[in-house]
Amino acid sequence: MMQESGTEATSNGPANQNGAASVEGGARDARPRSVTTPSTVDIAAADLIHLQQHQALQVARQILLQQQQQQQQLQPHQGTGLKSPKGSEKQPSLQVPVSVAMMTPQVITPQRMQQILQQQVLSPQQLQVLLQQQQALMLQQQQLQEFYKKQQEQLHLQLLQQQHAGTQSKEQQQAQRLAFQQQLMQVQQLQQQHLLNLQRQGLLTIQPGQTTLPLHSLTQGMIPAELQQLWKEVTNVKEENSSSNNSHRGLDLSSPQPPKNPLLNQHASTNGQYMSHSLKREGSTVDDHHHSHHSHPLYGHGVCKWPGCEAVFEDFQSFLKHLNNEHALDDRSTAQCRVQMQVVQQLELQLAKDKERLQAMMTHLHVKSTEPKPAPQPLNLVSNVTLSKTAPPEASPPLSLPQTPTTPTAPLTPLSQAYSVITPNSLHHSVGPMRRRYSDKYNMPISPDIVQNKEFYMNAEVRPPFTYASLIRQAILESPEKQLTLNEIYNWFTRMFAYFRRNAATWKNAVRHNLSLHKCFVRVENVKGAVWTVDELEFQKRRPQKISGSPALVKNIQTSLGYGPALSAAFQASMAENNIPLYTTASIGSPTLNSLANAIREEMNGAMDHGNSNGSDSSPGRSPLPAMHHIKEEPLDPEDHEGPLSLVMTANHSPDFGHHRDYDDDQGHDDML
DNA sequence: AGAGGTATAAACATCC
DNA sequence: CGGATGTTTATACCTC
Repeated sequence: MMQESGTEATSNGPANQNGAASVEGGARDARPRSVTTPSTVDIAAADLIHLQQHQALQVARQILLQQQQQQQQLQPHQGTGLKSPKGSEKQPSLQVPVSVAMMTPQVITPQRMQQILQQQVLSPQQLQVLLQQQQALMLQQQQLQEFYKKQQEQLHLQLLQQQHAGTQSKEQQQAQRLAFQQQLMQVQQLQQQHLLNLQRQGLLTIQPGQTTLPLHSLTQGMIPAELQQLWKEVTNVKEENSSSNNSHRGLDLSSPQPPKNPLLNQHASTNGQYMSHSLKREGSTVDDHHHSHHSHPLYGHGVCKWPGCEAVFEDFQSFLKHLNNEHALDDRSTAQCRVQMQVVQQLELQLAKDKERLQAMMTHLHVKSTEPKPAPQPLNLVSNVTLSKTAPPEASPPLSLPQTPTTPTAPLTPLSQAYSVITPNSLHHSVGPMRRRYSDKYNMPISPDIVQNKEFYMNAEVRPPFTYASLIRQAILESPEKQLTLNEIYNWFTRMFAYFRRNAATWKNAVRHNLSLHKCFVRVENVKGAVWTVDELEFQKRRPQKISGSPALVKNIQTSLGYGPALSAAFQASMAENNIPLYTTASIGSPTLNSLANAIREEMNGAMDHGNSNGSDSSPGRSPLPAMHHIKEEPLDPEDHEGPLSLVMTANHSPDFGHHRDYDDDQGHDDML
């Protein structure tokens, strides 16, 4: 408890070193969970829309950039102090922030938003500019909405075509699909970010306490229609605002919004009636009589959710009064509203960019598919190669690349899942020690994954999705003599993972703890002291049955392996191109092809398979990372490589890993991602 | 709800 | 004494 509370409290700064990173985008937490179903589209139209969007957004962008800069300035830079070996001394500042960052992906915290708002209010010039943009934005949003829809459809078509296309080789098809999938995911991600943002600002009803769930739901079930609805709502809000109709609930999303998807109202189900909210409200100012739970978008958990306002109210009526009195249509409210629009706009910009990219990709592929991205099989091979290259001299043996011998079944992670997973981590680069959800847990095959994504982990401060036990084992097995001193293990961690170059006190303590706790680690007295070795039998003993037993588990494992990093890498890359500083560039480094491939393959599987519903990772709070927990098993057969992945998996894995599955459990988990 | 796991923290014990 | 190592205990969260 203590730790947690502490960590959360400091949520503000993301990783120390990345002061800038924090700015990133708060959006990242959103994880797109569901893959929407696409249909058809025409590129030409889309292009036109793009141009229009760009023009409209140009001005806005500048403002946004300014905001970002301001935000960055505001953010505390905490130096990373790796040092402090002593647990007692650990610097709270360090750890806390980090952990927080991990947990709260969102870049823009309410507080930050407040700051921004305040700043905005004070700056008349900006307000003017914003006003001018308002109109353009409205149009733009509508266009975007349409465009998005079309894009989705188009993507879908493309995918379908590829699947059935007999002309292309399988590899090519797979590669293309992967690329598309990736792009699709990015687009979805953006959407989610947008939604999340809205939610944060209180534009969408979601109660704070339930944030996590709602988010999921949001992302999950989203379908074009729903998205449209959301967009409309947003648009309406703006319109109302601009028109300055009625003072009081200018921001109210009054547009009719039926409970439609579970996603929007997850809590609708819980609470009861979300739907009633807007319409009713509109009709009668105070008619909450019937619903005890006020479902006002700006009211949640007894707190006013107006940006910058956290007033608490006993009842809904009080809130309404407050809303009318404090947030009437005055300059301040208008300014705040505009700021909000800016936020939305920024997200839209990102979305637009990714959409363009997607289009370019599709266009290109349509014409000719030259170099397929990472071919499925190659992935593993490549990874291996990489390993050998980069790997330290000592490394070597079969161990290094253990793969799941078991079924190569393609991982079925739905896109959404993959996404979710990825986003948080990669984007966040939050490094602190945190406890994430180990969603899938069985990460047994760590080794392969580790190896494959070695470069990525070496450069990116992304927490590796493996348990300490797994990592320790890997370190020891990679050594020439299969034994290492504690210090050597530490060195391996820092050498292999950028993530472990920070918060040494925390993870070193964890390493020691794991060495002592797990029977599989045996301490041997040596000439020069004591060294640690691995008892494979013990290691494998852990929970053998699990994995081997259910195919689902196996799948999970596989999925868990690759994607986190990969996706993140891909994602980061895409984000990097955008102006928006989403992550700390430094950390990102260059993900290896492998990682990308992995990620992609994961994505593909998920997408292709069909996103499963699951979704709710529910990170209760802390972990942004979703869990990919359940990847449901799919009907896919390993052999079936419908998805590129399956091929890959099979190819590689077979060799080393028999054991993995078994033992991994213990490691099981990935802590993170 | 409970069991089995893992991550984090932290208190202690030992040894150098 | 202080730091590095190891052990243990406690707590929180996850997944099944």
